[in-house]
Order: sequence, then structure tokens, then C-alpha cells
Amino acid sequence: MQAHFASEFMLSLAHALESQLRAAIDRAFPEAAASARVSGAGLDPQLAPASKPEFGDFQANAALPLAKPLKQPPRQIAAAIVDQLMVDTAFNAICLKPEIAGPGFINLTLRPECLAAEVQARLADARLGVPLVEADGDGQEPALVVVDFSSPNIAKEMHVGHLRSTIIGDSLARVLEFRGHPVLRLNHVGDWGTQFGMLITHLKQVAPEALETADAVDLGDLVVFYRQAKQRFDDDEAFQTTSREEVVKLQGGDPLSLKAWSLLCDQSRREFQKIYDRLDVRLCERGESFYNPYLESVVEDLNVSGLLVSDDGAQCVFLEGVTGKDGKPLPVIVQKSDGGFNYATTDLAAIRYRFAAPPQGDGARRVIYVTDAGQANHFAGVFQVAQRAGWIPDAGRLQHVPFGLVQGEDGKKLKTRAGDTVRLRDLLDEAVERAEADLRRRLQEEGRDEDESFIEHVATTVGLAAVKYADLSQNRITNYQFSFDRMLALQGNTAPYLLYAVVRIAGIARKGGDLDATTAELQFSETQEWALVRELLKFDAVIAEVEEELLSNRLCTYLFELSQVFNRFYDQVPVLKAEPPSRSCRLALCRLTADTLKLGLSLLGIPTLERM
RNA sequence: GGGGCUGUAGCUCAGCCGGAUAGAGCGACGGUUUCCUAAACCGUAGGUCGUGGGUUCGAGUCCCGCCAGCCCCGCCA
Repeated sequence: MQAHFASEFMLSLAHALESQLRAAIDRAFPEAAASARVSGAGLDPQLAPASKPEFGDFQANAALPLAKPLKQPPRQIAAAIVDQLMVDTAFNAICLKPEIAGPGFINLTLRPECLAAEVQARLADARLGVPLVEADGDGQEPALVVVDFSSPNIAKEMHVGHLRSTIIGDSLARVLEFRGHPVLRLNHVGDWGTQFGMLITHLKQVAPEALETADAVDLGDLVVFYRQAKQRFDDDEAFQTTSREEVVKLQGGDPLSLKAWSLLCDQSRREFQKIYDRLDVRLCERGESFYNPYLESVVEDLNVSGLLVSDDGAQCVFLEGVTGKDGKPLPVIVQKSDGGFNYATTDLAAIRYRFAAPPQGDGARRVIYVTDAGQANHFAGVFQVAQRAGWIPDAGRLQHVPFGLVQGEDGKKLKTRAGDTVRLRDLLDEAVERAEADLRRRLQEEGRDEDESFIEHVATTVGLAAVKYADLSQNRITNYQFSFDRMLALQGNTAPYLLYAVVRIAGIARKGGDLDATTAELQFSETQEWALVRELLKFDAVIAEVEEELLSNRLCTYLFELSQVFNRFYDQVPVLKAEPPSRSCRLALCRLTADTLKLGLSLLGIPTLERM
């Protein structure tokens, strides 16, 4: 327990304060506390972070709701609670005398020496106060978390639609990994199904060499062929029939079909990998086809559990609580009338496999799907079926992490000028090109002379960071308006702003500040120093929140605010020119700020720079 | 028709378990550089939180109705 105090500061402190408050309320109002315990979980101290810096560090709002039942003015109640707090030595060790403010808020301010000691502890802690997740049960490994994200389709190029899933999924996986969860990052690529029937059928007629020789056509051509195939499939009934036959052959394991299929997959896979390498995203490919052998037994299982209903020739599970036009329950179709399986079947097989204990499955405890919000209904249905089939263990969590559409600056779905979907590759290229143009203009204006490798490195880092950060910094639920101008802006809540804060600190180090020097006792006097200290110490709580809520924008907001506070500090408080005791204390703050920004950005998948 | 999501400053968005005078950034306007990178900092202006009810000591936040936009709705994923 003691060991945890040092490494989990704000959180453990909040927990300590909460129980101290609870005890104080208990002593001040024993009858009210006792009756609250009878009816529920006892009185809630309603501890929250202070809403404004002038209110201290925390506020407890418990007095307000007590006013009515106790028939006392809330400020009087607050005073009674504070009296009890003041006799608690443990409380006095961490907090100054509480203030009662407004209608009856109890404002708590942490002792400065307590804050300084924690800064000291974090300087010596590579994890910056973020604890590793507890082992599960008796010394067992923490349970596996599956994060399913990116998921492009074979024989198509990755486009802007894959951007959010890839970036958000990667960041969530990074946060979970940092917390110590074993994470399986799954790329559920679309490598099976009807589309292959039509593509192979079409290629047989127009480019048979593509089905026999690796890389006979390039991926761009393949995309064109795919589009043509889709067109024919929609227009031409005979083509449809042939395509369906082709799917059956493929699913039946016909060697020629399988070879063609595997060539197409290989080719796409290499293209995907180029994007993932650029974005520094690691993924374990496990496409839809992986679950092929399990589809039949999924349907069989559902049948055995009595969930399966034959309707109109299709095998369905009817949903509870979800009705269609006629007021009747909506089905999830798991086997088409032609006997084929569809995506719902595959998704069910995947859920079952991921939760199932090894070696029959992954043995996951938590499964997270990062896909667009348009699939919310689908997942809700599939999740319900999995639940009713008993495939989700008691402690298992199955979560859809939805995100909104990527829109252009006109508010409509992002398209190229020609009206095509934007290729992810082109989008990344443009971000880097714009970052490079910006940088060159700046270098010229400032009369700086940098070599080409510097320019390339900075432009690449800034450009890609901008794309990632812009996406991650927005609450993912809402649609996302994509704008190069905004994401590459040098001021505001953008990647360049955050990167610049790191660069400033690196600059201090270059100019002779030894960031790694240790300081016996940290002392701070300036407002900006304390503001920075307080901001730095929030990091652990922010990570805990992202882990639970799966909202990366909370981390972004924090890093932005930390950068702002640091920039104010940098602007108003000299570091290198400060006198000896202050100088080393300020250098220590610089180092912890740099470490926090670097770690935070790395959890977003964003590397930092020394100079820019 | 049913379901989901969204609606907060001119624009793009935050807003945690319901808490104090609703916050940023951009844009606009005005200031700051003998000093660690000014890719920065400071200040000013800008709000009926879509709308009408309800619950509450207290509602942007919770509940119900309505309006608007986007998305989904049986054999595509």
C-alpha cells in the first residue's frame, strides 16, 4: 500500500481524501451516515477535482445534499465536516486547512511539500506515477485485451475511412499496453466473402495473369478491376451467378481459386504494411477467413442453445428489445438462405474465439472494436446474440468503440476534387508536404540553414503527428472535420504546438541545463511553478481515465493544457538564468514536463523532436 | 415507420459522478522580443448550451415530448 502511494499519486490521494471525508462526515453526523448506510452505500463525500485553481486542488460537495435531510444550512454542515477533518492527523499531513466557499463547498488544498515530494518521486520513476495493472487473482498474468481495429479490405486501397480506426485503435492499444495489459492487436481484414467471387471472376476474363503470378498487376489496377467487378455484379445477372459459383469454389477449397485469393491477399498486405510502417502501427493480421472453420459450429451452437429460428429460408436469431417496422423483433441473420454465412456469422465466430480459453481461443477478458458509429446497430445485435449464447465470460467486457465520419471542410464526406475517396497514402503525403513547405518558409524567414535530412525528418514527424493528433484530440463519437490547415497550425491545440513545447525544453538542455541532475530538495515559489507542478501530477489520473473510457481526446486535452502551462512558465520564469537553488528546481520541472509530454505523445503514437 | 448518434461563441470543438461566474483554440481587435527557439506569451470582444416541459437545494450534463442534421434498419461489411 505504501509503495503505491508514491507511484499513484493523484489517484491514491483522492482515495485517501475520500475515506477521510467519509469518516469525518460519519463523526459529524452519525445518524445521517448510519441511515445512509442502511439505504445504500453510505454518504458520498462527492469529492471532485477543484473546478478552478483558486479553489485549491479538490472540492467536496457533500454538504449541499445533506442540507435538506438534516434541516441545517449547508455551510454549517460543511463547517462541522471540516471540524472533524481537522482532528484527523492523516488529513492534516496532506492538506492545508479546508476552506468553505459558496453555498457550502469544501475546498481542499494539498500541502506544498507534499506536492514537491511527489514531483521528486516522479523524477525517479520511469512510469511517471502510472501503476502497472494488478495481476489477475493469485499471481496470474493480467488478462488479455483484444483491440480490433484498422480492418481494411483486401484488393482495395486503404482510404480515409480507415484513418480513424487505425489511429484511435493504435492509441488505445498503446495506453492499455503501457498499463501492463497483454494486448492482442487484431487486424480483422476483409479477406473473404462475395467480393472475392466477383473479383476473381472478373480477373479471369480481363487479367488472368493476376491470378497466377504475384504482382502481375499493381494494386491501383486491382482497385480499378474491383470497381469494374462490382459494377458488373450489380448490372449483370449472369456475372452474379458466376461470381457466386466462384465464392463456392473458393470456400470449397478449390486450389486454383485459393491460389488466386492468396496472391491478392499478399499483394494487399504489403501495401497495407507500408502505411502501417509509416504510421508506426503494429497489427496482427487475422482476417475474416481465419474464422471460416468455425462458422458452421457457431450456427450449430446457436441451434443447440435454442436461439436459432428459420425464417424465409435464412437462419436467424431474433433480437430482444429491438423491433423493426412492423413491431416484430429484428433478426440477426447467421446463415443465408443459400446456405452461405455472412459477416454477422464471422463476427460471432470471432467473439466466441476471442473469449474462449486457449487453445480453442484467445482467452480475452476484454474485447474492443474500433469501428465507425454506423455499425453500432450491427454490433449491438451481434453482442446480444453472443451474450445470450453464453460466449461472454462473467468478467468479460465486450465493447464497441464507435467513431464518427471523416468530413471535408464543407461538412460533407471527405472526397477528392474529382469526387473519389481519398487514399490514405495521398493524405499522409500531403500532410508531410505541407509540413515541409511550412518548415522551409520558416527557415528562410529566420535565416536558418538546415540540411535536407533535418528538413525531411522534421517534416515527416510534424506532418504525421498533425494527422494523428487532429484525429485523436477530438471526441471520437462526433463526426470529424478534416482540415490540413487546422491540424498543421502552429498555435492552438495541435501537434506542432505540443512538439514545440518539447523542443523548447530540449533547447534548455542544449544551452547548458543539466536536466538529469538530481536535486536534494525541491522548492518552488512562483505561481507558474506551482501551476506546472499541479498539472504534471495529474498524469496518472488522466491515463486511468483513458483506459476506462477509451477516449484518447482526454489525453490530448491534458497534454495541450500541460504545454500551455509550461509555455507560461517558460515565458515568465527564467530557468538557466535563475540563481542556484531555483535553477535546479526549475530544471527538474522542465525534465518532468518533457518526460510527461514524450510519454503522453508516445501513447498517442506520436514521436517527438529535439529541434524543429 | 423503428433505432442510433449529434445539436454549446462567427468557425472547429472541450465540458469527468449533476455543483461555484459554461471553457479552449482558430478567426477579429490590441499589446509583448537587450533574456533558454516569438512555432511563444498577455489582454479585449464574442453564449437564450436546438426547443418545450419535468426531476433536483442545484441541469449544458438526468427523464419525457418536439425540431433539425447525419447514420443504420433480413440474407454487403
